[in-house]
Amino acid sequence: MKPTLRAVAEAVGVSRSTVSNAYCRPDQLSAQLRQRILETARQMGYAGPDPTARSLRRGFVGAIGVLFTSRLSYAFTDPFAVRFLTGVAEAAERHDSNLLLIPLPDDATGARRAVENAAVDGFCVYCAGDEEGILDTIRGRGLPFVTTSARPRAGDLWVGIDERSAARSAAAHLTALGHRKVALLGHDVLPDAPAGPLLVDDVADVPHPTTRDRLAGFADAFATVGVAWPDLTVLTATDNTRAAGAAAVSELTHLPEPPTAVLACSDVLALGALDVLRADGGWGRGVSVTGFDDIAEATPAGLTTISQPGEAKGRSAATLLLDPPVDAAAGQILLPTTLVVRSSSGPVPRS
Amino acid sequence: MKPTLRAVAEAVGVSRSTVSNAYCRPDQLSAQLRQRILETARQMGYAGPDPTARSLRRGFVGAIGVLFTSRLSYAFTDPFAVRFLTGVAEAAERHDSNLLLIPLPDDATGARRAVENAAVDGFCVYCAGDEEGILDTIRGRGLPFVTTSARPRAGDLWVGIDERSAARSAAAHLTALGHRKVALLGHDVLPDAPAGPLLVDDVADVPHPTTRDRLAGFADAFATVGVAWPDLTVLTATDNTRAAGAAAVSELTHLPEPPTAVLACSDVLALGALDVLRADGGWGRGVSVTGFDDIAEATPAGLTTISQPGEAKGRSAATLLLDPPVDAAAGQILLPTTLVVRSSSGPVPRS
DNA sequence: TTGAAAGCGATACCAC
DNA sequence: GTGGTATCGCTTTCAA
Repeated sequence: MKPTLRAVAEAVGVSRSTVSNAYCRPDQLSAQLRQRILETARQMGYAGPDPTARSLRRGFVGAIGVLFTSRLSYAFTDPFAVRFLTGVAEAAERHDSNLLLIPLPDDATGARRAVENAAVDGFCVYCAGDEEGILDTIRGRGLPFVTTSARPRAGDLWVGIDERSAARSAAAHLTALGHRKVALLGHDVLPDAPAGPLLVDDVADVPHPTTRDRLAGFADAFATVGVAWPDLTVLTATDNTRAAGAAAVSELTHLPEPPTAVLACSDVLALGALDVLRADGGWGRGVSVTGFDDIAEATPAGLTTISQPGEAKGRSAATLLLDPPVDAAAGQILLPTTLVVRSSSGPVPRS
Repeated sequence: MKPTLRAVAEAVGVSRSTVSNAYCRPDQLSAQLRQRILETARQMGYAGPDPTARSLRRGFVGAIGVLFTSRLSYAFTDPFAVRFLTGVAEAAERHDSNLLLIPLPDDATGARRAVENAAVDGFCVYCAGDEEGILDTIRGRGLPFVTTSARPRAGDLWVGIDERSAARSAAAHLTALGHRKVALLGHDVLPDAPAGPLLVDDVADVPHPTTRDRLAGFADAFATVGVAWPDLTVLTATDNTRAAGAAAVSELTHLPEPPTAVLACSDVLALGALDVLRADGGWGRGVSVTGFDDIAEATPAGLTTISQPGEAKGRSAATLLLDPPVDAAAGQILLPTTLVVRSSSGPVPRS
């Protein structure tokens, strides 16, 4: 049985408060008595106040929760998520806060339970599927939170980018190069759809908010050159992974009239697309590809993409949470993005 | 003020136990009463039992802590650490446990406090500097832990590789290719040393256990061809980062008789070395480089390296912690490594 | 300076 | 099936 603070108090012959003070309020007792207490505690094998009990009493935990959709192990698979996490970690450290990584089960009930059971002081919601349901659960707990993906309600803490206009700029780059017949590639485009080409009547039908915004941005640019939504091929990948991107794009070869460019909703998917297209000696070679995020691998791969500040996003999110601005307007941070043109995009090949 | 379980009990007109049962022991009351309780709770805005209070009472938290040396944000910078973490996350998920990431401050006192204040059920110690001090603190708390780097005490949970013989195999590969004058590259080789060539009298002086073992393994192989320890150039990098590796290696150019090969203690450092050497048109081109870990970037870079199963390491570590084997012998898992030869290593250039 | 007492919010055993 | 009661381990006024 581990000794408790109480046991130490009895051993030394002082009250519990005094022992407590010895640990967290050294100025409340004589250095001498404090020494005696600490010494006895050590001899008894008392490791200091129990963190859980302390949290209960003090009313805060000293940790913030980062909520991830789908399996947590995926989080580390996506380099952009890792960058985001790096930023969060950095800010958390500065505020002496730990990071609790919380994977959200796919089912709504499981997700709610995960949120309800997490011992944290606040949540950082990274790309949640059922964002609204989750936010409601968090609100129910009365804890602060910051979101990154969905459009926030007024008053909510938020940090993000203008997904739609960023996507638009990537697409505009391609329309300027003459591309008209293109494929859009995202994951979770429609629930339960098999990988490959998809019929999507309306962008608004796409449930995942980030994917929806990016697809809408792509469509915006093509609309201005007369290519309307239904004429765009939409590909869906089963996951946001390189392999899934490759798998989805390989379906294109079956098409009678393959596109001249692929616009992906993430770099990971785009790199998967490049894997397939570059392996294809003929047709694939000429196809332009654009990504989104500008992860480290994008540079050596020569991937044209949208660059967004991943670490800063994470850092801002955690800072917002741990050190909330008094001014509500300062609670929503819009980060800049830039189009980075590399070798993966070029003019439509003459054939 | 958030409503408590007690308030709900009063509102419904039942005892606290009954409300508690409604949440965690549905079979202990009529479905009807349970419904009534849950409904009232929802109306009152009660989000369910407080996780902290529950943990205190139940005696366990539902989270394991992963301890990292130095700044937590570094953890995500090292691809091998990310792989390890992925494995840990995977196993934790399977056991319905969350992951608390804990950065260890550099000072011993801060590190101890971090360990003492973490609300977790056990620790996974990833590459700690003052490993022994930290393990003692953990033992003081009476919590289980698993280590990955240092040689474990009998009875301790451990998962790792044979660092020394793995390093030996990389070095043997180079001696077979005729290399005799080489540089060893590690980080934290000697405390407070500036980046660059270093005088190390004895491998045993290197404080960081993993670095020490790997350097010793390198030395082993060279000893068998008559190159004794003091004739090996030892380079130290300030961090385990690509940039630091590059910085350390660039010091080599100043040497009167530059080495024909660089043996790095990690892939990250090795890639940094390659950055410098490949940029150098003349001498650098012919220098062989080997790494350690076999991270994803090693493949495209053509880096010869030691491959170790990162995800499996993490997975085993977490599993050991969450589902301890009854048999003590099963508590120490030795993982296999292999030498992967790629283009970064070759015969000594004739000059 | 020190100590007594009142919780923090919940759970679990054991009678009823 | 339901409720009383003790307790988890600590912090924090407030009075002595």
